[in-house]
Amino acid sequence: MTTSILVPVFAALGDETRWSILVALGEEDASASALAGRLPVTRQAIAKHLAVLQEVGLVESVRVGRELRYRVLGSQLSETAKRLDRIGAQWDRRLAAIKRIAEDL
Amino acid sequence: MTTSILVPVFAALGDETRWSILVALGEEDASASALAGRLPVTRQAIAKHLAVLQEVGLVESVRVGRELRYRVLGSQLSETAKRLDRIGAQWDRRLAAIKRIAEDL
DNA sequence: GATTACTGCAACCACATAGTTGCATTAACC
DNA sequence: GGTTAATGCAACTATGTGGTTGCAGTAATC
Repeated sequence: MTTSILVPVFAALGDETRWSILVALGEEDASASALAGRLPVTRQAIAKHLAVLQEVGLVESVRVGRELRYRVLGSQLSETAKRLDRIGAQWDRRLAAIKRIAEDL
Repeated sequence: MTTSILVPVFAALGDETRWSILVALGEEDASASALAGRLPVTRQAIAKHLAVLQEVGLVESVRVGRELRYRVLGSQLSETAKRLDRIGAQWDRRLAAIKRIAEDL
């Protein structure tokens, strides 16, 4: 169970502003400056958030002319979801087993 | 897309110690004191973490005699995983659409 | 009923981080 | 080539939070 790699991803997802950024990027790719126009925080704050998101593989960047355009990576989210589901199912199996034993008494 | 409810769950999952607690509880139900015996943090720290986890529905507690025993809830994890996967798939669909358009040119 | 073992609460500390402002830099575009 | 509009970097602030210690409360157990 390789949870250690997952934790930073969750930490990245555990912030409202970062979700706003992800949702905005989910609609269309954008630069930090462009995002700053839509969100109630400065460009620099957004740049920091994008660095965090890129670090854990939730976004990637591409240079387009003089701007750095960011793109959201749904695959990383789906991958994380799969692992989560597996762990959750495992825990539920144990619970079910306990209930079964209790009923057998 | 109701992400607002998800964010606190991810924030809760974005901490190594809390994962240690969840993993320990995944093996068997335990009280804060019992967990303190296994993990390198004090009981009080663990109690705070359990409060956070309970707040977002990742664990529940049951009184057993004079101890408060905690149990991990895999269902909440699976539910979160489902939502994550849906969002990730949506983002990937958009990306795929863009690629399709690019190839059509 | 006294002891024991657990939980609950409060104050406090240190560090991380979300946010800001300000300035330097770099690359398009006219 | 100068202007403009983007990014990059640094310093600083404030707040949140993970962690601690210490003590009070409470409920089993002998």
